[in-house]
Amino acid sequence: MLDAVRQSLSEVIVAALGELGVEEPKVVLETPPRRELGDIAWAGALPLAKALKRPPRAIAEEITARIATAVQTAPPESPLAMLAPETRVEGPGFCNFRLRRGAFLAHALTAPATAAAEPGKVVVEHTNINPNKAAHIGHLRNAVLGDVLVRCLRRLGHRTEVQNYVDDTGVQVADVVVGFLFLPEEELATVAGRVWHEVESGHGPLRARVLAAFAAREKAGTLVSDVLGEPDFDDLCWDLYPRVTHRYDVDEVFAAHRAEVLHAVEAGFPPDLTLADAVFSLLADGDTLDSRLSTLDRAGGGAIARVAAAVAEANLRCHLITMGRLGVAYDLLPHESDILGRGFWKRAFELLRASGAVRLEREGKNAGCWVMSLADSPEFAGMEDADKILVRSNGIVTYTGKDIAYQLWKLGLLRDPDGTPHDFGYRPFARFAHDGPAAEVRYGHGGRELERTTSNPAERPAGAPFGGGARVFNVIDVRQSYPQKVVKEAIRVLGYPEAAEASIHFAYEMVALTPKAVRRLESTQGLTFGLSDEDLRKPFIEMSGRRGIGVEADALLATLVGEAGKAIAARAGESIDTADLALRARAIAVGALRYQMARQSRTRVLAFDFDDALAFEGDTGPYLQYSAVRARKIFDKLGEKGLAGSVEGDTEAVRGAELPDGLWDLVLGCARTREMVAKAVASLEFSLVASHAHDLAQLFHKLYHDNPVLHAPDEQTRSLRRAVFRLFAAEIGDILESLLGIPVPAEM
RNA sequence: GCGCCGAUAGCUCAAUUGGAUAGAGCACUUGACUACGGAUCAAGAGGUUGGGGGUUCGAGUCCCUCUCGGCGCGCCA
Repeated sequence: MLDAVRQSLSEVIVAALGELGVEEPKVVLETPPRRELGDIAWAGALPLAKALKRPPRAIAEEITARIATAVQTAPPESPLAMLAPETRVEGPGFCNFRLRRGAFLAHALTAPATAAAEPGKVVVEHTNINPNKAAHIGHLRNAVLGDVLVRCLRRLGHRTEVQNYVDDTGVQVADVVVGFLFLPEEELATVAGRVWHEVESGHGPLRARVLAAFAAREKAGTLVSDVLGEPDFDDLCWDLYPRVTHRYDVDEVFAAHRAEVLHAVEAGFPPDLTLADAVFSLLADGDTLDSRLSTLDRAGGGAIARVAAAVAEANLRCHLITMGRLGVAYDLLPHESDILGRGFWKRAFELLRASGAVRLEREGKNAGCWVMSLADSPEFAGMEDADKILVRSNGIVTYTGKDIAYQLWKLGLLRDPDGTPHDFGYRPFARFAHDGPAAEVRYGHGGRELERTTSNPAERPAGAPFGGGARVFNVIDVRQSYPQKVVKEAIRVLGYPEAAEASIHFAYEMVALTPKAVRRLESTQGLTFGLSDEDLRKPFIEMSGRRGIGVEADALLATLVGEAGKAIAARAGESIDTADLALRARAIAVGALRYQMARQSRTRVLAFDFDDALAFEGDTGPYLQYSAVRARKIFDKLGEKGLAGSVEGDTEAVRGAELPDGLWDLVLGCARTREMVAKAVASLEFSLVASHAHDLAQLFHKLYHDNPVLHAPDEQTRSLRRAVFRLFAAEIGDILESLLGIPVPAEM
């Protein structure tokens, strides 16, 4: 309704300005800084003063007079009828308008939350965690921002598809495979034994025990645990990976395995090869693994690639569970192996060559490479070397090259010569349940299906086609800006300037650790990261998977759940049901975490600190959740006393009433949600939605103390307060659960 | 060197994209539950928006410049 009033009002102002001789007037309506000034403001008279050669106040007076007439003569069904007849000119020439409070509230109580469907699909790619170790808090920022973007887009009526890209054939997965196959087996067994206890009690050589446990658990489906705090495969890799990279630095022979494994991974494996068979072939004949590996590899058995696929899939499933705990769901898992296997790059390369966007360098430092020239683009002006290599001199495509192919597909522009879309095959990856907008996403059962890509286009389950977005958002941290620009430029030079503009890099700053947080990690985990005094004097310290410096997402969530549980128990006093407590603790932990990620501007480095993250009071998720719980409690109590009233009754009671300023502030605030969501999407600043929610909660908490409903002095006052809080309860619940993904617990 | 980002209260962050008196939280001081639940509220104190120029009716916001900090600028992904 607020939007409709503003729309009508701006039309009237446009018409009035036209009569004053202003050509193509642009009217921007604002909200006055203080409520006593009014509800809607127009500051446009000020900049017109010079052009019209009149004092701004005189212009404003004339405009308001015309508006007053329009309001008075507006038919009752017109949005203009929501405006109060008096308008004021204040300050140097601000026009301030007021709404008819009772009528506006009555309308807000009964208006359905409609969102007209917008044309064109939007594709959002986020999360994209390398499937070689557990998710850390930096990935949480990515997933939460991406997820909130998706929720806001859907609220605005956009059909939105969520993709989580899986780099399953890269060096980082290969590094973990190197760890399993070549790390000294005592070290490997120590790491693996912490998670796979059967390794400690088994028989035979240690490496064989570890690999056997891997295969047995993969077959049994026990690599991944959905119990928070129980270590599983991604935790094992979190330990293993830094040991591998460290060993690369000190052991040349060991380091040579990296390229061997990567080659083997790229060669792929036969689809019917089981992990157990792969492991068996790697360990067969009692030979030592190291001497057999190159032989096996040359034979093309695919055993190593099979192990890599198992590593990637198990980590991916861990990541899905981690994000599922926060209520983050996906539609599709595009795999890098399928981008290659399905020949995406081959086709994209043909298109790039045909359009002349790439050329083969004959000489110079890039001799033998296929490069894309960026020299003609102003975006890259001033660069010393404005060429980007897409195909290396050894014939292997770079990551950026693959990304161009993938982006073309996302935009629906990757087509075969006959014009048909060059598409993936698809296969179900997991079933999942998502019971409520902020509920935990649970895998393994449920009514929804998550798909993954395959290399076989004949595999095609029923359902909506993927890709082909009219707009594509890539949620990737700001350090990837340069390759993202290259991808965008490639789309442009291929002859799709509109699609290039519709390719949006949602860049956000990285998550780092405060030195205090790093020291706490070292002391609680008994580790030493070997940071210098100089490092520890910095404002923040970058996380590093290679060095093992980071906070695991699950570990943080587990700590939060534990702290929230303690807080609940302390408040509840006597014993409460443990299942109930777990549910509430989860809601509060997720609320605290998601709000912390959403409330900060995306352009600032998030220096993670445990004390900040574990705060439950003040400007935090739980503060917002408490406001929602409190509001609902009012209606519980009213219900017990038979005073709950009804929407219809309250609507009639408030229609002609005058609301005091405080209550009115809350009503108007609730009405501004859609405006804030639209601004957030336009600027990709979801701190706007977070702070909007905070503003509403704060207003409510203030009003709560002075506006008792149950003990209201009279029936009219009660229905007025009840109506306002009814509106708030619905609004805050919706903002928290549907837009921010923050669950509202039954009790706190 | 070139490019991008940041610098706002002691600390962590906002500021509706150029609007009216720069706001929250934490910490600090004081006060409020026989109450619709105190994860709350009321009050106090805390600011030359990094420095300096400029643009205009108006600048934390735009332009120039300087300082400090961070991140990019791979035949890595």
